[in-house]
Amino acid sequence: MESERPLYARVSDDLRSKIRVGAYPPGTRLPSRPEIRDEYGVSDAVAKQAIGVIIAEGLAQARPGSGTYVVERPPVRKLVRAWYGRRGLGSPFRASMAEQGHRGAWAYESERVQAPPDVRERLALPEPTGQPEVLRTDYVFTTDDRPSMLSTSYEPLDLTEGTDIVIPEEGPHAGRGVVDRMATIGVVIDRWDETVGARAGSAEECRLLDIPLGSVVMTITRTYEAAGRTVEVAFIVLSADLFVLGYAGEVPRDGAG
Amino acid sequence: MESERPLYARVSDDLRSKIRVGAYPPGTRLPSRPEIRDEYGVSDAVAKQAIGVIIAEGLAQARPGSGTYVVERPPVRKLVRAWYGRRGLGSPFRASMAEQGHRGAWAYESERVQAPPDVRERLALPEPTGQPEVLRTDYVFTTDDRPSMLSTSYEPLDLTEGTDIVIPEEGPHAGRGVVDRMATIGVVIDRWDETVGARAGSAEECRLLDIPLGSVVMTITRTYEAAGRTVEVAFIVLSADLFVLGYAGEVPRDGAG
DNA sequence: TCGAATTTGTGCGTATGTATC
DNA sequence: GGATACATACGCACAAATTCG
Repeated sequence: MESERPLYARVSDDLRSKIRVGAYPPGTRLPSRPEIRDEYGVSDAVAKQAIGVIIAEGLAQARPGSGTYVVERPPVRKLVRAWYGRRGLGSPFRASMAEQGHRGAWAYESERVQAPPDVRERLALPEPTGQPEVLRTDYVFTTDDRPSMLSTSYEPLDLTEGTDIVIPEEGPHAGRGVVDRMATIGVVIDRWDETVGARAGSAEECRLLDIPLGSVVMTITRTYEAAGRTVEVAFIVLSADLFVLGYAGEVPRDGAG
Repeated sequence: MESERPLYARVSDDLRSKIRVGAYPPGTRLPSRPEIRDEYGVSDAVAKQAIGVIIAEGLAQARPGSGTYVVERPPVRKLVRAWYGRRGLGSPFRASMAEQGHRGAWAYESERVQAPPDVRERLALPEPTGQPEVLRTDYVFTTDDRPSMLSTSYEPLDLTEGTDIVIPEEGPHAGRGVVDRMATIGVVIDRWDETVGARAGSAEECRLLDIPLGSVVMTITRTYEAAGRTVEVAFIVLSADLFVLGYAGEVPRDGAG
């Protein structure tokens, strides 16, 4: 004997499939709780629970006093993070956006600070001295005037202090990306490393990104190396609804490595 | 007047903070619904809703007849997807797991099928003939005996039919990864491409991965190319709680590209 | 501008089924 | 078998937000 699927699940299954096939297109209102009660012949609690499942799956959003609406999914944009034989890592966001015909812009705030422990470790900084050792820059990137990506970057001041690139977004080389900027002071970045994760966004992140509470975000921890030394760390957060990340490369020949 | 936080939310807030500070360590049982009723002086419905919030956040899991238990968070594992100057792409899962001292295993099921539209496009297949054109293989990978990753791969039969690698996990080259297997029939894979996204897992995915409903998953769409032709497509799903993905490479010299 | 109707959010009480211990 | 605990389900009530005449 197969166990019967719960009543609320059968209702939510029906709603879900109707959304998928387009019977309830994006932006339209789902049946209200009383309507579901009548249409399916179920109790108010079951109607509520069924809608709750749909909302939890991110297929719809409730607007108190108005109704529950099928979400309008903005088209996903591909953010190319790495590809072979081509120079683009210096500012992937700006390059990718421009390539896809979107207006990319950003706001920033730079500050000299002491490095938090995880940054200290990655940048291989010596024991804390009480003095600021890194320049932290917080970015909010926008695409077509909507916030799309957060980034916090750290650069060691012993490399950049006193040069005209110490503040990434000021001076003659503003907006050119880490790789190009560092090159102007003789620091040749030759390796990159990105660690990609995903989780539910924090309240603060969802607010800054202007996405619903609990939305899924992707996180990227990026480091740049020059001659074996890590010269930049960045913590990047972006909405998983708006972006996918692209990585590509060559498969090494058999003997290599 | 600030609006009062809902009753159930105050209860779930309290439970959450107690979990975070270690008052309820991983593996311990949370108070039962009747206990919550008494301790907080709320109704059964509120107790149930509060626990539901905690479960939905993935902090606890319910075991009917026994109780609701704080989840034991396994440490996050890094899945290295690409790194420079080293051969590892053939079977990233198996290589990564072995390197970190975990037991990796997998179950599979292969079937000759007609290609779905998105696969047809990526593999550049001609118009459908009604005959099976691709071999689909569904994998469930396990790490230390727990399911950790799902993968569905498609390989065009016109390349592999009649060879001893037509079924990836059978024959003399079983378990050796796409790159190595294809090499034995003269197909030299020279490029890879991965598109990474994230979202809430579907009910089916969460069931197969044995993670709470609504857990965040990462998705990877991977393609392998040999001499300009895409010879494999794989759709990979893994729990974002269990894994991060690692990509690394060289920054091209200035003139390149 | 106001108020009535609608809709979601929250909350209470109760009952039955089923899994665990 | 009995006690406990969660899952499902019904019915009801009121508050808050929205909509619309």
